[in-house]
Amino acid sequence: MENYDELRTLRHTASHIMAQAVKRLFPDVRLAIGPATDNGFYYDFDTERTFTAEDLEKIEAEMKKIVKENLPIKRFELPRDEALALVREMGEPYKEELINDLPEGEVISFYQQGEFTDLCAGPHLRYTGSVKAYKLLSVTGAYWRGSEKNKMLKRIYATAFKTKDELAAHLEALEEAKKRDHNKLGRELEYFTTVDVIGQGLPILLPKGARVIQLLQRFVEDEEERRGYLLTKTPLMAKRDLYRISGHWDHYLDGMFVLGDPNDEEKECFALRPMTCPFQYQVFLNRARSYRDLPMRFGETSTLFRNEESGEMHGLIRVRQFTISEGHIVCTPEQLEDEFKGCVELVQFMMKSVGFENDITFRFSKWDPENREKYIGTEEQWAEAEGMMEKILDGLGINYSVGVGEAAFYGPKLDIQMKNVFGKEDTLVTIQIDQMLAPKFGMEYTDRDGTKKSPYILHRTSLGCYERTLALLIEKYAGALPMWMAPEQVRILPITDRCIDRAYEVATELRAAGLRVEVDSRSEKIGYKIREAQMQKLPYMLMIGDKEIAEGTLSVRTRGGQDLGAHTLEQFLELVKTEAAPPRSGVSR
RNA sequence: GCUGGUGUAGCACAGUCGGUAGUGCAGCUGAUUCGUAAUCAGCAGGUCGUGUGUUCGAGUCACAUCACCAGCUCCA
Repeated sequence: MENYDELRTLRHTASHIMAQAVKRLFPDVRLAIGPATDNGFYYDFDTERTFTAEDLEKIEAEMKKIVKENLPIKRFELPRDEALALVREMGEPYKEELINDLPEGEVISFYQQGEFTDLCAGPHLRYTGSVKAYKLLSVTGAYWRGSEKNKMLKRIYATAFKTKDELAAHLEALEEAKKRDHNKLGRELEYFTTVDVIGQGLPILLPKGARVIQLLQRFVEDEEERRGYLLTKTPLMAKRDLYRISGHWDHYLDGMFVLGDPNDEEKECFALRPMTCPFQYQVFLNRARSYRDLPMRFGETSTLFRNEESGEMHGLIRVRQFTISEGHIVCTPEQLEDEFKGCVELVQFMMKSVGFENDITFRFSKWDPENREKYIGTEEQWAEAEGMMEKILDGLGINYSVGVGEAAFYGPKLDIQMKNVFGKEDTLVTIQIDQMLAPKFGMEYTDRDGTKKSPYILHRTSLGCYERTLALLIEKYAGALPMWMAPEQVRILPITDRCIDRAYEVATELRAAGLRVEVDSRSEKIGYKIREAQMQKLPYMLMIGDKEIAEGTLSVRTRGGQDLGAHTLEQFLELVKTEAAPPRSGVSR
């Protein structure tokens, strides 16, 4: 941890050096903030100027000078009024705002290096000469204080390390990460593509991508079936009336694709569904329910539509139409804890099955009491739902962070987060407790004592949205997906054209055994065919030449380049039997 | 939506000062029948993202628009 703090101090100091360089070169910029981040640092500037690549070079050169000057970095504190006077004199309105927002009694400190002074809590290194390895990376926009209502500032991202070697290694790792980027690799390997005429956030799943998603879907649906889930298939759109009941019309209208004029009450108006909840509730509402029916676990491979803002879309990670392993569990208050645990257990099994178990983190997403218009329900209801979730999470011994203001509008969430190859985090899976929507829809059950009661609802996914999961799988495995979900598991490579007939025979037999097999029948050299198969990250290559035909064998090679030698067809099937089959938890209920 | 960047053949790229579009790989055809990362020869492939404008003339300049990328904001 000490190392971590040292690195942050170094980077924070580097950010001051960068700000000083910017001030020297462009005196009219005003300073906002410049913190260290997990991988580097940035500084936000207010200026009309657009920083160009050449500007970045100039700034870096100026930073070099400041480092060479080896200026001592001095800390001093000022009382509030003097601090305000100082930043006003410096002409730094953002700093003024920061000081005004500091709580009463807080120490107001500044750091000075040469002619440059910055409001800052510190800590910092003692001399600018200590910052030896840094690199400016990019210029982007960022709202002042992270609010889109505020002015957009210019942010320069950079990074710094203790040594030049570490910096070089980091930059190298960034380049490597780019090679795994699903948005590049997924297109190269033909998992998906996009097309201008279809539109933003609407990727085309090519045959390989479609196959992987189908395999994942089957895997999830089969596992859920064994765990007592009831399959539903509900419409992709509904009249606005449905969303009025659920609250989506009031809280989520901007996120929906509306068919018709939402303001014309005389004419019918539909919307594509952004969530499955209100549809699946209708299954529960199909007839009167008793406590004997509960819990009811509904599952659906559900396609959803969300009208994301134009800048939000990203490859397969953020799209406007996606398909999710959606489900709702309707249960009694007494069953809630067990059902919640069952959801967590299912998710943990799913994560382990696809190999994500060490890559995920848990986030307990709570509401923000300061932002009431975003949520429905009363303070008491939120306290109750969040209290229950907290108790369950602590009971399970789950390590989680807390996200204030990250809840759904109807209830708190347990979000399972995963970072992409560039370290950007997204929610993969979510489990939510909801006590608000059942009464809105008139959902109730008759209890033992004959009274009508309002059930609890768990909203949950197993594997999350398939597009996003596919993206993270491609990145995690650099395109070399595990055998059981590989769109093409085996490629047969005939060594000469004489062997093509046999190759097709073998392919037919392997397909009959359930494997996904293709034959490379081109008249190319074997090395060439192997190279192609390896670039496509296929799990297995089977070579068939005159020798193999004579012996009745296949020469097996793995995608790692390992030569496993001659196998009979039966031996090969035995070899891959386990890894070719989707995992099963063995849980049933 | 906002800030910035990018858009030339399926992919990676070149295209000078505005003068009418090229290379490599992939593809196709033919030859080769090959044993573990690239056989040889030939052919074809482009409204230069789209539109409008400036110009005798636009891949190149201007404006608009669409898509993609990075980041912000927002979310699975």
